[in-house]
Amino acid sequence: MRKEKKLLKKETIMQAALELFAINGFHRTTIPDIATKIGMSVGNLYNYFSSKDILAQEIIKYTSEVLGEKIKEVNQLDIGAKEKIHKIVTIYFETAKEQPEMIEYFLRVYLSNREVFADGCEGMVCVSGFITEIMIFFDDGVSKGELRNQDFFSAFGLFMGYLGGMVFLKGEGVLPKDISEYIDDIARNIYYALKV
Amino acid sequence: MRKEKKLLKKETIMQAALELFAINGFHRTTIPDIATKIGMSVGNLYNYFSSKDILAQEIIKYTSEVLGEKIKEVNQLDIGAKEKIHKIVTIYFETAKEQPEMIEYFLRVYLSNREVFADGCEGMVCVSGFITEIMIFFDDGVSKGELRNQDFFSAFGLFMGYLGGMVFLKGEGVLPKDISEYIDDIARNIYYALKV
Amino acid sequence: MRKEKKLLKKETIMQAALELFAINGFHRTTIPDIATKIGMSVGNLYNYFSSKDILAQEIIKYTSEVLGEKIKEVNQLDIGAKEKIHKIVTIYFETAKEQPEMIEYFLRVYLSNREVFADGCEGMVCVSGFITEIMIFFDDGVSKGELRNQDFFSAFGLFMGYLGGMVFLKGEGVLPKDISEYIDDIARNIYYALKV
Amino acid sequence: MRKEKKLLKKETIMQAALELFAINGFHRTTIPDIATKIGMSVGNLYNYFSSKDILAQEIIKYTSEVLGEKIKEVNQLDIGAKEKIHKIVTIYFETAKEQPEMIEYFLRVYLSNREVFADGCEGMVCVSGFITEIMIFFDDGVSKGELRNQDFFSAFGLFMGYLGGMVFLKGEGVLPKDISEYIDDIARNIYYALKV
DNA sequence: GATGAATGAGCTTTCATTCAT
DNA sequence: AATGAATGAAAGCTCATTCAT
Repeated sequence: MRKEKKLLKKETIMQAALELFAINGFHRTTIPDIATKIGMSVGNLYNYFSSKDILAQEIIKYTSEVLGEKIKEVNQLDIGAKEKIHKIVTIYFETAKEQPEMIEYFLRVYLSNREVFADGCEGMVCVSGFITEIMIFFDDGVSKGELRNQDFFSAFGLFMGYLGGMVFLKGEGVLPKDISEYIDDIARNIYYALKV
Repeated sequence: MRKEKKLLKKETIMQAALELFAINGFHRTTIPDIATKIGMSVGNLYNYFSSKDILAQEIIKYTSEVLGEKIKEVNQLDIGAKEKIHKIVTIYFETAKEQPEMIEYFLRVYLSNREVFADGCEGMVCVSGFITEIMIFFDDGVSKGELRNQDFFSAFGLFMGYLGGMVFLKGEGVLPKDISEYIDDIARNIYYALKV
Repeated sequence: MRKEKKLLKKETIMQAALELFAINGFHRTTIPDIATKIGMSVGNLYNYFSSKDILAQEIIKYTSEVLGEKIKEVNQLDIGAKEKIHKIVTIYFETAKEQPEMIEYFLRVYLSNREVFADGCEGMVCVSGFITEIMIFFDDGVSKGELRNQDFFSAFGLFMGYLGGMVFLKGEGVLPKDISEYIDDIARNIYYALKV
Repeated sequence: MRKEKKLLKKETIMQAALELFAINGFHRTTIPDIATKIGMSVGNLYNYFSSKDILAQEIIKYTSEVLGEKIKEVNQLDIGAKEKIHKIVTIYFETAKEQPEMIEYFLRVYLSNREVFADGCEGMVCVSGFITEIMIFFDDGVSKGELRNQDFFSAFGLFMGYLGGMVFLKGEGVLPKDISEYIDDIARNIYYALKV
């Protein structure tokens, strides 16, 4: 009971911080900003997260798991690689539309402030939730003869970079069309890039 | 004469700032850090760049032009789209190896600190040097019937995101092989994604 | 019965606080630190001591009495001043060895944080347990014609300062020999300083 | 010229900090307190001392040298150990009267906040200016056959502890007479303690 | 052009104390 | 008696920028 309550509060804090970090950047967001947003005192926030860096790290883990969970559902479907790619792209862009903070957080905070993640998120342990599912998707496609067998990171970089890049362009306001209208093209491009 | 001297000094400052920003991040690099690195006084640095933000903006413009220049040379060659892609990927990764600050700057500074570039680099004007050349490459390929005709940003996001993503993975130290060994695979993937 | 239990708990708290204050200093020791050390809640601790300052004051009183008690035993012996001095010095250094927190507390907490003891320990009321016994020893020696008759504080400063100083030097790690090897010299010095 | 000015300012800061630390204690004195006292900005103070701890350390070095210098003059006189002791005690108490911060600083800051001096003042390097002169006085007296040959620290602890203890008692307001009236007694006591 | 001392708002973090449960 | 989440003032320190020289 107690534990649940504490966990709930941690999530409240993470959600608030996630949004502020995503919108204003990590360094421009202050702890008081976060505390104020959820009507909590600064001191109390430190009862839940021992530092700003730790907070950022726990957010990326959490976010990565949420995103991974969604992709997991796709992996479990009995459909071809082509359809899977389409679904993953759709999920990604839908998330970027409905919870833009989440995707923005990857770009603006995790990707950019490596010092913050240096101690505690070495390698890519804090985003393993997301990576693992992409890896499963890829290995699956390869073993079924649908995708060309190549170094995983060549494929992963394509996914992560391409989708991230599109969201970045959206954020910059340079995309002439709504991001959802790019889904078909992008899914197609990725499929053709990876298929045997 | 005077002007040239002034320009030279500006470049010295930009190069020093570029390296520091790329390695330590924008917010962790101080103006005194930059001044010290080149044996110049803080006050004098302000005679060349009126603010830290302006400095960051001029660097991205400069960098984007240097990179664009290199791609321009590829565009002027009389070779097919497939070869061009291979050359562009090679250029990108070579730059990432020889002048990693340059590529890192895109990822760690430009991509991440939008507030800094909000006033002065709206849209993507500060990276037009680079974008323009990618655009020329793409339009050329399309008009020659080598590349499929699609929204430019679908193609641009692929290029920029994919290559940027790979350099990021390199920076994280998770790539099992040297980045240059990925060139063939990646060039192939991009070509298959874009070709008709 | 109730009272005894309460007293016992107060002593537990005081002992824990004494050690922490002595080792880490008054300002570097937090109330949560003390509470944690004895598995008690912060709030409950305040049921026993109404403030951190009050706690520090009660500790010095307690410690002073324990030390005074030991000296009292010496005072009750039927031996000369010279022997008594030797015994007191021995007691002091033995305590410094076996319960270093106790002596350290005098030096690091009581002597140093006067603001803490300003309200409640004016003059030297909180250390009267110790002072009184030194005073008895001194008056006794004078009245028996063994010690020179001089202002008590000249003698007390010698005792307290000299012994405290030696423990400080021990704490600094600058003493070439074990502190117990200094007993003879120091007892001798004090005796010669005070005798008629 | 520049250097002199900078040195002068450093001394101004140290003097102000010395007084505040001595009166209010190290932890109760804030950097803004010090800055305000001399009409300087907080930020600028950090141009002279990189941290509060460093400031405290430089003060103790400085103070120790000033005090050592005074004792040096006594050491150079052609007088007996008895007179020298009297002069040293006099100097100490005069300093305690005219510049009480200086002596108080030893007691309240240096002696008490070991953490502050842990890195940079190991052993007693930061007070060597003072110790060295006491050592010279002692060795001199021994070699001239005036003082008993014993471990230096037995003698040094007597000096430092006794004098420090008296100043502490003065500070506590428990001394019935003015501190200067204790000089003869104390000098006598020390002499008898140390003589052959 | 060049210097670097000076400014001061702003940051992250700490901690004695309270109080609803 | 006991808990520990909550408070919020305050601390040490940083750094972009200015300006007298």
